[in-house]
Amino acid sequence: MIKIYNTLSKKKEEFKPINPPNVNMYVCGPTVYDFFHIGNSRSFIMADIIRRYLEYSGYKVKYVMNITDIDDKIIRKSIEQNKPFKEIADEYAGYFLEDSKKLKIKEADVFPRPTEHMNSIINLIKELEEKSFAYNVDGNVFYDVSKFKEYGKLSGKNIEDLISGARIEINKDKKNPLDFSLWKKAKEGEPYWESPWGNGRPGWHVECSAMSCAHLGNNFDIHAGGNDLIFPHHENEIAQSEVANGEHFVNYWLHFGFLIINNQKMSKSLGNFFTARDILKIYSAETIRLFFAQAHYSGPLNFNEELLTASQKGLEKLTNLQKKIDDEFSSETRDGIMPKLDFNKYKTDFQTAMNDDFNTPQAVAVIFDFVKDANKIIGENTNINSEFYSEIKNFLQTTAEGVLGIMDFTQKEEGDMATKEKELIELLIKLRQNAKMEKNYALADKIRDELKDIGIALEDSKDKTTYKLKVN
RNA sequence: GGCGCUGUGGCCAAGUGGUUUAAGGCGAAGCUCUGCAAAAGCUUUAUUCGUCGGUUCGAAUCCGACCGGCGCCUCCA
Repeated sequence: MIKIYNTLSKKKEEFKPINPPNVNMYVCGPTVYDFFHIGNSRSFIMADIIRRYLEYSGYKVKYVMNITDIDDKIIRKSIEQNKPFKEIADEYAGYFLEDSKKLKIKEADVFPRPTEHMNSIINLIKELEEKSFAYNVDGNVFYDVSKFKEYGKLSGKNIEDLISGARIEINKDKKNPLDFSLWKKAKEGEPYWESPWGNGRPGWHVECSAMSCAHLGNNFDIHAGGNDLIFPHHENEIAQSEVANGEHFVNYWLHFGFLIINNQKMSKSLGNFFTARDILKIYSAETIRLFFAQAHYSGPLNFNEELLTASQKGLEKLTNLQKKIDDEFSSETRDGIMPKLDFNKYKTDFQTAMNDDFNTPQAVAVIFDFVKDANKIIGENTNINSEFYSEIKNFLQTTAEGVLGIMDFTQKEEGDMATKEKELIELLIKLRQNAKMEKNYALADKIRDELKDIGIALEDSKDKTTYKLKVN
């Protein structure tokens, strides 16, 4: 039984899908005017892990992530660069998909874009207008927040407090400062779409309402996004969708915590961010994913390179065991003893952890415990049969690789080194072996040192010498 | 000002009433292996959970006060 902390109720609730085994899930995606940063990728990765775990648990997930391809920032960039907005949006949407793939994030079933959903959006606004929840001021259409009695139910705010807090810019067209745009009248030179209110484009919140319902229905299971979207974005989505459709909108709201740098939220406006693209040049997807999985998705998380390096070091424990497994399978199947290891216990522990509001740090701990115990057994026994290794591989493939995405059994250590280079290294290793046998340690050490200088680290073990490519 | 989150070992971070005198990772120390080294593996590493009170047979976990950090209330994952 999976439990999920629901922002709406502020409680952990048992997860009951509307139409099992189907689960409909919507995650707020990027606005494509720039590269996304590593903080954004935390949300995308944690949402991906949640999706994978639901699938692991037997659910059939329909996963939808919007790509916002029209907004103020895209327009601003298109003016700056003197390119059509569509070109900017397509360019960065492309980067987004590329980087997501590099982060081993499973593709969404649908990536809806507002510019392709204008009819749904306009119909939704019309519905709100007919129900008198929207008003038109000279081609700008606003949502009348005072009409929606439940406004604030997600964020725990109430309208009076919000008004008295009033950091909101005064807009003379609005009846109430909290009212928000549904349809924005096009200014001179801006891209526009035709509508009953004249030429313009949709407001930000309305697109998510329209697109999520278009693909997942008026009432669906899970809606996730960053903490900063709770208010006003998700609050407004509820106000729009529930009024327009007359149905309860989303059953479970999940929100992701921020990355903290030097005690501050990582954000575009503060400029204290690293793009996912740049981080990926230094750290593997597995390292980044492990780093995120080591903290619960909902809380804030400190970020700096030392911490990523710590995760990278930790990951080596997993890849070392993986290497042992790969070596085992590269030779013939072997008979031998089948040591005792309670695979089911680890599996159960993993599930228990993940069932509890996707407690990935606990799940990671189970993986590390498992690896430690497996290593111990491998170290203590010489004649282990192949089946044992296959069980180990199977466990890690379903959990560490399949759910968390912190291992990759399809990846080989040598990377894309040419065959000739590999043979050359093997040759040097052989020469060094000979030197060692002749006790010419000076030569043996020289070979090792010089290879190290060019980034190839030799490691002697009992019966053979292996090598590793060192990044730095 | 309103709402919300948060304070656990040198660092990161789970745990939210007894099975925990607190998981896991990094770091550190020791050991094994080794010509040496590296790598790897193993072992050890918090009587203590921001402070002070209270509730309880029992609290990191519940309550109160206080101190500190962060976020949202404006675009933001």
